Amino acid sequence: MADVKSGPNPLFLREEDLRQGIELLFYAYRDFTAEPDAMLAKIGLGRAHHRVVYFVGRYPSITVTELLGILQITKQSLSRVLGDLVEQGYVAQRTGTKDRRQRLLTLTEKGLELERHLSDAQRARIAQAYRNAGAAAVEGFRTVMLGIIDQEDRARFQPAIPKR
Amino acid sequence: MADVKSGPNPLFLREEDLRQGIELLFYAYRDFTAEPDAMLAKIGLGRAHHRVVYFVGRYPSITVTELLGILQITKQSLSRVLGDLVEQGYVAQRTGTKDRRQRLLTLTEKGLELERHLSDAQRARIAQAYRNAGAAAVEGFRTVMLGIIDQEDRARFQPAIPKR
DNA sequence: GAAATAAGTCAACATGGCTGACGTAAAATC
DNA sequence: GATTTTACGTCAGCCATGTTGACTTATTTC
Repeated sequence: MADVKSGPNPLFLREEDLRQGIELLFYAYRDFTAEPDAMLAKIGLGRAHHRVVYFVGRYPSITVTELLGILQITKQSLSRVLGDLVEQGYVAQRTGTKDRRQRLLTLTEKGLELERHLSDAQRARIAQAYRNAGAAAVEGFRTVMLGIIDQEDRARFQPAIPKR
Repeated sequence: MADVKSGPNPLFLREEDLRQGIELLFYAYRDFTAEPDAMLAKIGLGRAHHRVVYFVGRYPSITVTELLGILQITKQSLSRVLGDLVEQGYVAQRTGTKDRRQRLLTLTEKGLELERHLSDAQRARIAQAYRNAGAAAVEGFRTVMLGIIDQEDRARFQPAIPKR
């Protein structure tokens, strides 16, 4: 039987608290993606395109391998959406100078505009939530979210190492 | 151009903070779903099955309409996965007594076991993150996540109204 | 008695994952 | 300098999960 109403355990975490955590993630992600999904549908693109546009915008000149590492999908899956984006002029590719096997990806003006448009809804949602919650809550949010993310990717959120 | 390095605005939120929020959600959800997805793949089920099993476990005797309201998918989509789960003996249906049009859904023993198994990985991840972050951070996490969720579903997280 | 609701069904389609096999160019290694 | 590894791409086919639209049945509500 699911031990739904067990008492507090020595670490202060009740079954119910954990369930709530699971559900917060489910509902937040569901609502967080709904708006961009609706916009994308109008121009014949999907969530996968959004992710690529987002991360190419985030890391200009990112390589295909790096992008695959972030998205955790196969290159065949990426190739489909990336192909669409290049074909439709959202993403530009150029050969790497240091390593000429690499294809460095950047957003075109059109791509930048799409990225801004799509992520605006998400930014607004986050901004609203942050503002209403206050700085201390935001700090707690960051800490917990980082704890949920696999160790390997936590470094992405660390402030750049100051040169000394 | 994306205003990535603009200074703090009067509400303390910088473009960079918002980007970070977006990314925290992306990575957390990606890693949060990876483990159960791998388990599900071994028994020929998918994430959609997990969601149904989860919410039927969460709300025993839930109706199909209520479940659709939570998942925000069409009944045709639900019917496929629900059909699999009933057929394979994870979920039991019985006719509502008050309203005999309804099919009330509950987990069988087998379903309870599956739910526990799948969600254990998620619970462990949350528990770990909560423990490392501390009670205050968890409170902040909850507050921000609630702010991200659409108004309509926030009530699900309110403590049951005490009878007076 | 008529209308609305809960649930199910059939058919067709799109998206975005996957595996497997294979190819090419460039870089790195022996 | 030859071999191996890496980065990237491609073709083909499959699966899971979402969609729309049309229609049915049983039951409840008005």
